[in-house]
Amino acid sequence: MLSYTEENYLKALLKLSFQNEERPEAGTNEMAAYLGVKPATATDMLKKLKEKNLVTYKKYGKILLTDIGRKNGIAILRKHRLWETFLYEKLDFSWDEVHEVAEQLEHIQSAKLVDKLEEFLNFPEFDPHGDPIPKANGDMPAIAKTLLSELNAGQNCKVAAVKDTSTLFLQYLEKLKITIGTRIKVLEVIAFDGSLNIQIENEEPRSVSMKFAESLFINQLP
Amino acid sequence: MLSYTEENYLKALLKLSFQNEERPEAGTNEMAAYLGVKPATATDMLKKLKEKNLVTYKKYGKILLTDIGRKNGIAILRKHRLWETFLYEKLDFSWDEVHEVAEQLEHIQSAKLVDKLEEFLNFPEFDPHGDPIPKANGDMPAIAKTLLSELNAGQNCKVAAVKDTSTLFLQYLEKLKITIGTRIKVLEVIAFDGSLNIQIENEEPRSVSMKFAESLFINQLP
DNA sequence: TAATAAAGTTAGATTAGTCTAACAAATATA
DNA sequence: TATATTTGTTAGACTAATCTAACTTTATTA
Ligand SMILES: [Mn+2]
Ligand SMILES: [Mn+2]
Ligand SMILES: [Mn+2]
Ligand SMILES: [Mn+2]
Repeated sequence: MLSYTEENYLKALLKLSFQNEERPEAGTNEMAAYLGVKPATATDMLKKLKEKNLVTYKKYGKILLTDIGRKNGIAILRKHRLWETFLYEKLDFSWDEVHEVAEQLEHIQSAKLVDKLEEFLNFPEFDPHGDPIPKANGDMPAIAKTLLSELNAGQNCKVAAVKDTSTLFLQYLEKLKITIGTRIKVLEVIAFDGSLNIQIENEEPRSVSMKFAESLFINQLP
Repeated sequence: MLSYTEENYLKALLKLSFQNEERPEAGTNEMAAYLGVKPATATDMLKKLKEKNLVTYKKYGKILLTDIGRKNGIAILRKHRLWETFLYEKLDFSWDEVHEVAEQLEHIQSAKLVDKLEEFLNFPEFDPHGDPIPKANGDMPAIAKTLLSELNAGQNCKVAAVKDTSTLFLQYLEKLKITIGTRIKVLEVIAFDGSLNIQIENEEPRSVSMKFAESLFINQLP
């Protein structure tokens, strides 16, 4: 049985491993920063996780999830994203409110609960932020990797997921009437500062910053 | 902010106070037994709860919730029973499975979540065991207090709530096709051992023990 | 009422998770 | 390569929640 805290460390390591998939290891400081604890604390926990065979790591070396560690991390992520979907779909939470509560709900221990919840939600593939929801067996749809900022003038796309999940960004998206699935056409790329002129669905054209365009994952349309 | 553990103590004290309403105080050992900890542990926690103005108590004296303590205890109980209802109504849990998971869910911190959940469930008055669900303001429907064992031959009633919520009893009730709201007619009271002959809805008459009859709260019918 | 039993408290220890401050190793840089 | 910087570890302390064992107070009963 894993503690609440151990679960958070495993999920953090998993998320960090997604951040650059070619080198899925993490460092102690990186991990500590991600979790909002001091490096000394992370080192201690690492020893415990290693003892339990959830990570491989040696002193001053990089941290890597074992298969068991990864499996557990994915289970937490699955719960997190299913709960976010529940809050969003069934309880009318907005997409900037779901994360905080799901951080708590993801630790509820009950295999039956997770699977029944998934069924109740009709086996959703993606959470409200467009992130893929792992299946009970650990399978997970591929993650969209193309950013809006990578498109050229004239190209069309659909919003796949948000890279930045901060409240500020999510609320800005709402204001712009952008949500997962929204169609966007790139009208012009401004070389000077990387900003874009875009058309959101059939709205009036408007300009967005490079920072904005680098925070949205999209799927290209023909 | 209350810790997970403090919340459990407050809910325990509240439940104990329901157990005899004329004298709503509890003792240290009673409380420890209820929570499955040692008396020494309960004493320590009591000091902390007193420090936080959640209980009144002095050394070797009885424990009583303050208004704040009571308010907090009721909030936990509200969450517990709403979650039980959710699990039962929406996720097809059986009534002997809901309690364990609700014990965890009741500690999720989010005012919005509780209220939205209540709305989603259509403002239920009672949980799957027939226990009243406190409203957001702390109001609570009256608790049924009459036991099946208090009826005489010829009287009719409806099952209001279960007094015993053990898996063994709940599963036995299922087998007998008894649930909250089921109509029962007392056909005969056996003076020898307090057992009853009863008719459940329109089923064949059958006999139940005194222990059984003392575990069901009912509302009398004319 | 005096002895016994029950109820409740205290002291001291343990475990999980965290911190600060000092130190050590690895990496980058001049 | 020598030094400086970054990264990571250790030692020692703290808090919350728990325990056991010994002790004290209150209640029961002979
Ligand atoms: Mn989230
Ligand atoms: Mn999400
Ligand atoms: Mn319950
Ligand atoms: Mn209940």
